[in-house]
Amino acid sequence: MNIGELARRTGVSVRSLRYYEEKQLLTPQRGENGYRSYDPSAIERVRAIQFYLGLGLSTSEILDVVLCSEHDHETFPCDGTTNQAICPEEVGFYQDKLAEIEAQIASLEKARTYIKQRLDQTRKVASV
Amino acid sequence: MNIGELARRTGVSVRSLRYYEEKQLLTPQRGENGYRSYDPSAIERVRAIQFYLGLGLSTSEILDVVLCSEHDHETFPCDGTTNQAICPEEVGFYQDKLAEIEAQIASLEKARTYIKQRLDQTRKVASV
DNA sequence: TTAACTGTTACGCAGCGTAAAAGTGA
DNA sequence: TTCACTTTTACGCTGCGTAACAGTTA
Repeated sequence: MNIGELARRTGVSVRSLRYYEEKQLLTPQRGENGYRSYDPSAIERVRAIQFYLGLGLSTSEILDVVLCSEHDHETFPCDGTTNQAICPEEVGFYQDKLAEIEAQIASLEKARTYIKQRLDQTRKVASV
Repeated sequence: MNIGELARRTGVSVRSLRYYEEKQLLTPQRGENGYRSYDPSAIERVRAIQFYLGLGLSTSEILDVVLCSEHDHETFPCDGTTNQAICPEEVGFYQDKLAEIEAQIASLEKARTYIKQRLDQTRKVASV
């Protein structure tokens, strides 16, 4: 499978796929012509990458923690539908991530409250 | 007031102050030696910039919408403690921002839920 | 030949951190 | 002189978008 087809089948841009490769999240073979050649498993791999990026993990974190082949337990691929245990080394990491996420939520909720207030203020003024 | 003092008094880095100037959010005078010279009002101006950045506005949005001197109404400086009406032109903008923020919150809440589940799974496995 | 795909290289964005090389002021 | 402060210039980071220029393939 060439890069274009993988892009179509995952909905991820060609640019992103090359970027993931640069970050070593994907390691396609190369044909005689130099074209990247992906095997079908790359599809779920890409979906997993997207999923973890959506969780707020950076590419290097995905590489270090999630792909962690050295831990030798099947955490990857993961599309969010199957939940499985995290290896002990990752527990602290996920706890930190959780704290980060909750801090971000708190910050955004403050912003939301403030903007709502201003919009309300504006409505009052407009109706007077 | 030189840039270093403004940095100390606002808690904002010198680099950030220069960046705000590059983005035209600050326009200090220049001394004979070429040093930037800020008047005291710059302090609250910087605080306001930080506040709006915290709301998720970009520097250009802050310049366009918040500083909007062309609207000729006192929206700046604003530190979040004083609520005042938004001019009509800005209402749509803030509504969009609000929608953005709520989408981000929803996304982060999904991430939070997922991570919590995985941590829970791990606890179960560990206790079995 | 042409059109569609692929390759590499590289600049742009946002909000800075950080370092380099050089002038200024007490 | 030295030390702290200032200046400008510029590269790095993150996850790509978007060319540009060139080879490949149907």
